[in-house]
Amino acid sequence: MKFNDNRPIFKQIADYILDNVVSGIWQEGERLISVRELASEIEVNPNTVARTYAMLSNMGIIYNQRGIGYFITANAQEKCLSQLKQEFIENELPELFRKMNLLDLDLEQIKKYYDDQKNEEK
Amino acid sequence: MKFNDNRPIFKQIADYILDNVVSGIWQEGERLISVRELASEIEVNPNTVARTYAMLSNMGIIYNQRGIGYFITANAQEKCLSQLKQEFIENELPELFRKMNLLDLDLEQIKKYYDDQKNEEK
Amino acid sequence: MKFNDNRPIFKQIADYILDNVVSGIWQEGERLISVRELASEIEVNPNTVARTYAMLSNMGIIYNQRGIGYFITANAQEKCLSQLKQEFIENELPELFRKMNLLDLDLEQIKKYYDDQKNEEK
Amino acid sequence: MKFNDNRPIFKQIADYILDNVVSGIWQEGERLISVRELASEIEVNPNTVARTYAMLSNMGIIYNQRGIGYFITANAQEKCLSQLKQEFIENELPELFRKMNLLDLDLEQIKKYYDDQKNEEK
DNA sequence: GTGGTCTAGACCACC
DNA sequence: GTGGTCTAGACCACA
Repeated sequence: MKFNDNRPIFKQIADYILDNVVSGIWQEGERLISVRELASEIEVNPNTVARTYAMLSNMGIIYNQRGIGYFITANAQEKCLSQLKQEFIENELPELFRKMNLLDLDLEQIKKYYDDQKNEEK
Repeated sequence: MKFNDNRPIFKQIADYILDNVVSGIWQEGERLISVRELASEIEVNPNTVARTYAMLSNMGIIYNQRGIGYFITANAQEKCLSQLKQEFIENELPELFRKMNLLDLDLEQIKKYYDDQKNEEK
Repeated sequence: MKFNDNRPIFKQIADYILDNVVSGIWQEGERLISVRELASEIEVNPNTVARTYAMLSNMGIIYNQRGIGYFITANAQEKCLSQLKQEFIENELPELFRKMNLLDLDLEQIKKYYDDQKNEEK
Repeated sequence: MKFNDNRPIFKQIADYILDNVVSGIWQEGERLISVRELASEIEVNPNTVARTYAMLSNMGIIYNQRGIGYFITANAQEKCLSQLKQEFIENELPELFRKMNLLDLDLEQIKKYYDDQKNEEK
């Protein structure tokens, strides 16, 4: 796991977890690896991981069983998806459209780039 | 001008200026209003405006004539446009597609939101 | 038995036992089921149950006969009741009143919620 | 400010702030003293205060103006009140009733204690 | 000056 | 073993 960009590490960790939940790789009821383990694995301070877990717990994506660890909540996938979707639509799309407008790009061109990328993936 | 979102204020000011340059509203050679004037107008710390001007100056969009003020450089519009476009395509589009994929959104849906927003603006 | 809330599990178990003692369901001299049995029954670590028993033992509510098991002490009911009552009046009531005051609630409203709950239980 | 009980310090600080907001002593728009100031005043690590502020910000009771400080949000009082009330009714009242039932106390007796306390305050 | 993030290391309650 | 809290001290971006 690399921390390239300038976003906070604890959020990047959260995104990694959310990705796995949304894509269904991690199922509800599964136990996350412990704070300390993950911390040493990705070479980060345990406090940072703890912060990530606390945040996700707050969001209702994971929950804590005392003395045992964190687990993925029931319906985490849907909760996650709808939450991220809403956030995407409210925050990122307007910015995207503003920029497209400014740069005189339209959806046709975007689509072209999109298809190009899809083909590359194949 | 409101500074609601969590982006740095100086960047929001820069975006406002860039918008005007890219869209051709402000032409090359035009003088920008002074740091202090703009600062008091939008109720912001002058340091913040100064930072914006410094950044744009660094980008080659505006230049400073000591004791007189800031002016829009020659070819500012094209410079600006090509710079922003390249950055947009290289950095933002891949991230956009990744997220669309994750959230199971396609361009049709994006287009719908786009049109909705356009209608709201009318 | 569910351990949803954030109170320590061993205290929740203790509450369950205290309830039975105070209400007279469990009489003095009766034997409690063994640590291991209870643990496997409520799906909890045996250490946790052991801790509960140790605490109750400390409180003088139950006592241990080595090799045989835990038993409810003589006068457990009264001891328990007076102890809990005193603690309740001294520690919890003032806090309750402070909070009612702050939240602008009076006993009438409390009573309403109380009755509502009673009805739900029926 | 004293930190008597065993609840986390950052929550006790939050309660202190919430009390002031709910009771209307602190009005919307008012600026909270800075993290560092409050920390040194109550002799606590700045991180702890920061955590409190972050939590309240998350709850929508206060908000942050970049580089300036934290301010009380509009409608903080109502938001606060309804939030605390709901929490009180859902979490604390059932526990209260359970205990009253167990200890064979009724609202009449509670009322007596309540009135006693009220008289003492006079 | 403001808050935000991160590290290192400690201590605690709980299971 | 688990996570939760706190301290001390550092560095950063921002106004």
